[in-house]
Amino acid sequence: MISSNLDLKNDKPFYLQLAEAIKGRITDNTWRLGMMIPSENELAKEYGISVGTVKKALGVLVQEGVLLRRQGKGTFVASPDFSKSFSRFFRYDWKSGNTVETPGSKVLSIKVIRPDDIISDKLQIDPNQQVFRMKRIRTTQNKPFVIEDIYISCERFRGIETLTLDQRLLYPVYNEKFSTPIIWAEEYLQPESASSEAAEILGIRPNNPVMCVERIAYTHGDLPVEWRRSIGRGDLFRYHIIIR
Amino acid sequence: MISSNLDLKNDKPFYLQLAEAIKGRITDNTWRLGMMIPSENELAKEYGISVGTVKKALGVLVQEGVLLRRQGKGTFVASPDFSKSFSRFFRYDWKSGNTVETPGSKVLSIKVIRPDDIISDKLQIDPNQQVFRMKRIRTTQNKPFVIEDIYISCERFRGIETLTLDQRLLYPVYNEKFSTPIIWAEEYLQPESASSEAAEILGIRPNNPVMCVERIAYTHGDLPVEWRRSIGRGDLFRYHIIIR
DNA sequence: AAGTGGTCTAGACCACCAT
DNA sequence: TGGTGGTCTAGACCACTTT
Repeated sequence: MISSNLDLKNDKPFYLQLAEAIKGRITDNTWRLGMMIPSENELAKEYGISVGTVKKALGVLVQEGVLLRRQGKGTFVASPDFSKSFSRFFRYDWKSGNTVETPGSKVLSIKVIRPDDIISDKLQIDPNQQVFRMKRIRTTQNKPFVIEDIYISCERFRGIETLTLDQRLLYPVYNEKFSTPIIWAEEYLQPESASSEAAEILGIRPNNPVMCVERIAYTHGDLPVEWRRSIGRGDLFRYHIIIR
Repeated sequence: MISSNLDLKNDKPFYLQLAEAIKGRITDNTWRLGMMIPSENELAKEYGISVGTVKKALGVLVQEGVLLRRQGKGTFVASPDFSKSFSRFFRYDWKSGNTVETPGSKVLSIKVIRPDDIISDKLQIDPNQQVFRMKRIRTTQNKPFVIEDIYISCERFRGIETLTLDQRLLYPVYNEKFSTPIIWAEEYLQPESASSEAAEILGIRPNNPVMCVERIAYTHGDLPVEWRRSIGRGDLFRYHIIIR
C-alpha cells in the first residue's frame, strides 16, 4: 500500500490532513461519486493513526457534504443532488396543492464563442480558450417560466453539443459524461424588468417583473465550471432562504 | 448542584441530551448571550459523563452557531450579529470601491393594530392580541433604498414606541431592551414592480423593478417574534447566497 | 458471524490565556 | 502556574447490515 503518510512537521492536525488527503483522492477520481471508501479501521492502519482520529476526519467531511456514512454499511462519496435545491426556489406549491414537478427543459441553441472578460474571469479560464454558450428554456406545464444562458468550457465539455440535452438536467450530464460533479454553487439575485424578447418567450408583458439569477457552479477543488444567467417569471418565482 | 441528570432509558445519546440541556439553559436565560458557560471538566462532573462526550456535545452546538469556544479562555454563548448578514445582501460594492456602510434608518410611524390572519399566524400569536406595526425607511447616502413594514407583539415589546429608534438597528434593541435576541431568520424573495407610493419614496418610477423580501425572525426556542416585509430598489439590490 | 459505523470512556499531552 | 479548550490514543460496547 503506497500510503501518502501524514506529516508530523505540518502544523495541521492529523484529522485535517487526512480530510484533505481523502478530498484529494476524490478530486483525482480515485474514489468516485457514490463509491464506498475504505473503512475506519483500514484508514487508521494505512495512515498509522488511531480510529478516533479517523472518525473525526470523516465527521468533518460529512459536515461538508463530501461523504455519507451508513451504520453497518460503510462510508461513501456523496452525490450532491442539485435538482432538489434548484426546485426549492420555485413556488411550485403556490396557491395549489400540486405535487412537486421537475421542470421541463429545451435547448434553443449551442454555439462556440470566445468568452468575454466577465465569463473568462468567472470560469477562471484563459480568454483565448473557447466556451460553449447554451440557450435554454425551462417549462412547467408546458409553459416557459425561465430563460437560461449557460457558459461552459469547450475543453472540459468537449462533445456535449452532440448529446441530447432536451428534458435532461445538466448536472447529472456533467457528472456522468464528463466526470465533473457539481459540488456547490453561489448565486446572485436581483429584480429586473422583462425585456421585450424575454417577455415574449415567457408569455408576459414587457417590463413585467422578472428575477435575474446569476450562478457560478463549482466542482471539486472549488473550480468553477459553469456560469449561468437565468431570467425567471416574477409571478412564478419565490426564493426561500434560511439565515443563521 | 441541582443537575438535571441524563436519561439512560432515553434512546438519544448522551451528547445530544447534553446539547439539548445546554440549549434549554440558554433559552430560559440561565446562561445569557456572550456569557461563559461551565468548563468541559465541570460539565462532565455535573452530568456524570466523560470529558470526550462533553466535547462532542459542545461541538454540535458550535456547529449550530449556539456556542463559541476559545482555546485557553472558555466556551461562550454566541451572539449572532445580524447587521452583518443583512448588509451582505446589498451590492454596496457595486461598481465602486466604497467602504462598507451601515444603512441609515428612519421610522415613519408606529401604530398599534389588530393583526390580520397572516400576521398572527406568522407570529404564532392569538389574533386578539395586539401588535405594533412600524413603517421604516432605510437610506444609503441619504437616499431611501428600502421601505420596511415591521410587525412585532405589543406584549413582548411593550414600551418600544417610546424609544428613539431612528438610526438604530432593531435587533440590538430587541436583545438589549427586551431580552429577545434574534437567533435566525427565514426570508422569501420575489421580484415585483414598484407601486406608485413605493416608487415615490424610493425615488424611482412606478413599475420599476423592486425586490420584495418577507422575513420571519426567530428568537430562542424557534419562536417567531418579528415579521417584516421589505421593498428594495431593484437597481441597488443584489442578494448573494451559497448553495451546498 | 463478521464487518461496518455510532457511542463512550479514561486517560495523555499540547497550545493558549490569565494571573 | 493553573485553568481552559484542542488533539490523540487504545481500547470497550452497541446497533446495524450483509453473508
